[in-house]
Amino acid sequence: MPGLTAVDEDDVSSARRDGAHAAEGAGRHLGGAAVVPEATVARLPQYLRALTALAEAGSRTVSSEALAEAAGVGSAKLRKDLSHLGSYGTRGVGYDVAELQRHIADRLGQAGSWRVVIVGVGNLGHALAGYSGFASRGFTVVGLFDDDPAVVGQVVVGLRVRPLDELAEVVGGPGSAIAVLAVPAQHAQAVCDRLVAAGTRSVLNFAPTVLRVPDGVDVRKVDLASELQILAFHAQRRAAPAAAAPAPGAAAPARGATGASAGPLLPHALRRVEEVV
Amino acid sequence: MPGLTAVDEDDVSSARRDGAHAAEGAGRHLGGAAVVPEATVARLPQYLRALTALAEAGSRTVSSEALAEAAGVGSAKLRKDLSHLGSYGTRGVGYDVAELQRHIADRLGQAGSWRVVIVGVGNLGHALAGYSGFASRGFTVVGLFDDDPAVVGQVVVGLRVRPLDELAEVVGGPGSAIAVLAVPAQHAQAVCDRLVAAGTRSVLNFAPTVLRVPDGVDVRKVDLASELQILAFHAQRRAAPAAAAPAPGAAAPARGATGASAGPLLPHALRRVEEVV
DNA sequence: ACGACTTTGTGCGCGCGTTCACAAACGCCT
DNA sequence: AGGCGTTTGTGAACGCGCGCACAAAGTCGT
Repeated sequence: MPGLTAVDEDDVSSARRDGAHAAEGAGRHLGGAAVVPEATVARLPQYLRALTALAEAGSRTVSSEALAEAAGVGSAKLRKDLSHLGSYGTRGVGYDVAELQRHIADRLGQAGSWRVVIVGVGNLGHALAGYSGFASRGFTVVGLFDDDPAVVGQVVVGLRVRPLDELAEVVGGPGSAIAVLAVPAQHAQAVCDRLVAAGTRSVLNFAPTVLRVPDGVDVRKVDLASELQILAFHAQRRAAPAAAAPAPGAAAPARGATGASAGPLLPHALRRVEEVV
Repeated sequence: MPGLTAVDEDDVSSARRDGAHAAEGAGRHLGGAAVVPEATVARLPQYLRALTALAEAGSRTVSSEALAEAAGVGSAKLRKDLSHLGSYGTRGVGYDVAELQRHIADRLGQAGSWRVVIVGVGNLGHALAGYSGFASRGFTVVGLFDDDPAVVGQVVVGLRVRPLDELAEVVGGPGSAIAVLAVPAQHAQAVCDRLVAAGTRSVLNFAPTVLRVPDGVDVRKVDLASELQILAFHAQRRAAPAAAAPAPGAAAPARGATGASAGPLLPHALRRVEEVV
């Protein structure tokens, strides 16, 4: 496995990888498809992406070997994953690209475009609002929210930034939207509470904090700094095979003869500390 | 476990959850601390954050129970994790906050500030460059790179955006920097190859693509759209307990009587498709 | 100084996920 | 039509990580 990429690790996890999903009901097997392991669910998006690429390339069918190669996993793992969704392959031939693509997309709820609200519009939230990858995967940003008077009312990607009081108008109702949390860590829990109170059942949290939510609410965490720290751990491990705690690898000297960037690094004054996430 | 947050997922990945770390040498146990499980490594940043918060709150010592509560994990898991780093606790008392904080920080290489380069400065890359969470965790952005003539030369957070040709000047050398990949998916592999050629050993990839790297290079992936898709999977599962594939929950109608945002949703024209990541 | 209480560190069992290996199923060629 | 090669689907073994429960170890009170 060395030398290859993988899902979060997360692992994910890692991460995965360490999902906290409610593990709902037991394991009925009605219809044919039943409980899908969390680890498998985490890989479905990758399979779907690989299938989309194959479809655009003109492939009609794929073998598990080829699809696994494209998705960066082992073929056995892929077959077992797909077997949890049902038997959509033909022995001796492989999988029908379009059919499998449709089935996975259905499972991921990509059929009906999901509504997404972004809470916290500053730096990261702003970037996420303009992220084209969301729209191309069936997600529609229908609301931007923030309580900072400096950004409320501002139009970002065609949407007016609204105060958090108006959350219920968009989030509430039957088809509750998925919420993306991109607020400072200190306010993350409070804002999350308001989201849940407004009816949100799915939250993607970018704030480096542990969120407490009632049962039935699904939270996934994306921690940018942690990812870097995990990389740093392995990098340090590579650099220091023997000694206890020497120089990690980039102490103070040798910052490269760049020239232009030799000036002030990271002028913090531009943004208040911990402003966004 | 329902109703609680978790890593990554890690996930979890990761996630993972599902790290692709080279698993290097076997498991020597020199000095006292040996091989640290990947799942444990993924949690160290969370522990460190909790410890920092406790230190600022004035706590001198913490019990595993209290620290676990703050980090959102079980106390037994936390104790076992810490035991992999060595015995830094006192029975009957708990852990010395400052001491444990220092030890974990050392393990994560936070002692010497790590150099980070961001490749791909548009939308997301721009936001990451200004992300204050990096600096506060010991990471210093020392270079911004892009090959788009429209952004090269531009000054973003005090750093001039430079062409990819100058990568080796910053990345190369002994203390190789960590690279953050925020380029369009089509170019991710090519840019990654150039990074590796320049000496990069650690890459944080935001592009939704499988990266092939030689052994010894560590890659972690952050896939924003996938996270949303995983949430969508569970949300759909909640909404459709019986039927095969009905309406996921937000088909076409009822988009909420927002008013201001009823206009054009996500004006793609603002940015070319798949522009950033 | 000694006993009782508190908390760490860990040995053990369990369940999930991954991998191997193979039988069943399908197309194709003769 | 029938055999042959190919590929899926899955049973079983393996390994990792998690949680329980307890002994070791230290502190505090008397």
